[in-house]
Amino acid sequence: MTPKNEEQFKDIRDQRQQELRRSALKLFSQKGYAATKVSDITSNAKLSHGLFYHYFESKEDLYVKVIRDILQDFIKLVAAATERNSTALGKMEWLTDVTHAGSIREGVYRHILVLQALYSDHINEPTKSEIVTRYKEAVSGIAHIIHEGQQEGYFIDGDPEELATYHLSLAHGLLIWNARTDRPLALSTDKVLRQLKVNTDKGLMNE
Amino acid sequence: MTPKNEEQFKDIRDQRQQELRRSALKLFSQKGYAATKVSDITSNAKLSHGLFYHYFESKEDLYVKVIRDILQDFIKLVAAATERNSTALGKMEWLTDVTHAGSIREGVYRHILVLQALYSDHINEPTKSEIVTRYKEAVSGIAHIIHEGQQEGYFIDGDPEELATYHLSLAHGLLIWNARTDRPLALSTDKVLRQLKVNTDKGLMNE
DNA sequence: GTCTATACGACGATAGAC
DNA sequence: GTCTATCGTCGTATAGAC
Repeated sequence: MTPKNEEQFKDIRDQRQQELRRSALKLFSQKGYAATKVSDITSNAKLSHGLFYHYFESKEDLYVKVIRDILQDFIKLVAAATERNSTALGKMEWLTDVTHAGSIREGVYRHILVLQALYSDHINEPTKSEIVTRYKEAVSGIAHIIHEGQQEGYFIDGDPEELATYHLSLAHGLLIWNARTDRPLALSTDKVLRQLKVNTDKGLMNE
Repeated sequence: MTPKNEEQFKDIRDQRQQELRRSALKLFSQKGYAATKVSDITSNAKLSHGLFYHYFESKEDLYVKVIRDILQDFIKLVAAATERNSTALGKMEWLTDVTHAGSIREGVYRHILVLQALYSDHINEPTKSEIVTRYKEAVSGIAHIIHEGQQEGYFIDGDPEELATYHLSLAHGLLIWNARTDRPLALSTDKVLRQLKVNTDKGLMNE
């Protein structure tokens, strides 16, 4: 019971928490909330079933935390793009790149998970509203970059929030479809951003 | 046991089948497969729980049939657009309109349901492949219209299949997002088709 | 902090009466 | 063809030993 030990315990607890969250993110997004058993999560994290409830109140509790994590990460990503030392176009290119980078499927899974959450009946309405609010934060961040780009002359006119929504819709729609087909489209940042740029390259799709 | 009676029985059976399919479509897409109970489906169709198994082998059996129904409907819709007596642009406008028409949420739910099916572990791999194949049929139909539009000079250059995928991704992404937000974007056919048209209206988004 | 064993409820599926 | 009653299983959550 020395301070030293308490600290160690806390470290272990934090580490286990993170492991369970990671496992849950992976499994929820692959199989959906209802189809994922608590024992799936614990076995993936190499813990016993019973121990789960020392770390989370319930399966639903963990679910909501995972959704929040995803959105938090995305908001941070947009913030990182905003703070980059480049033009607005460069920022959008970077953001689009990293969204599609790594294991492509991971991004897809996360996106689907958020959508599922919005339509799930395992989550109460206030929490859903919170999710929508956080998503809108991300949209606003992107809208801000687009606004910059408009002033630089790179991007087409129009309400930045609306353009941001269009951009996200296209990017995510492509992500979802791409992850499923055997021969993915050669998804290029240029093509996704094409809809935003002012017309100088109408033949771009042929590249 | 007269022929007359047999016919009546068949009619009743068909009608119940359809009712159950409709209920299932609604519930699966709103709540997901796992979260939808067989009793939910039957009570929505105003039948008893036990009777369900006179019409379908299992819950999973019905699930696959519902997914097939959705895709079949969509393929028919694309075919109907193709056969319309208008320019390719007119066909795409019509298709986009009807996709977003009616109860908007209905379209969203269907789309999400197909996506969920592709990632579900309640469906075996051959069936998933079949789903992808059917989806590609629809994409090919749209690609055909786009090809027409390119020759008419309405649409930008590029691989039609790829453009069709982009179009669907954007349309569905918007649909999903729009259904959730309280104040939906005034989703206009023009805006969705903007990415396909040759550049003559870069300020369209401001309308 | 970790585990095994178990209580308890929910749901898919079946049986059998009408 | 339709219903109610019931079985069997699975999964969440808890209890209690180490």
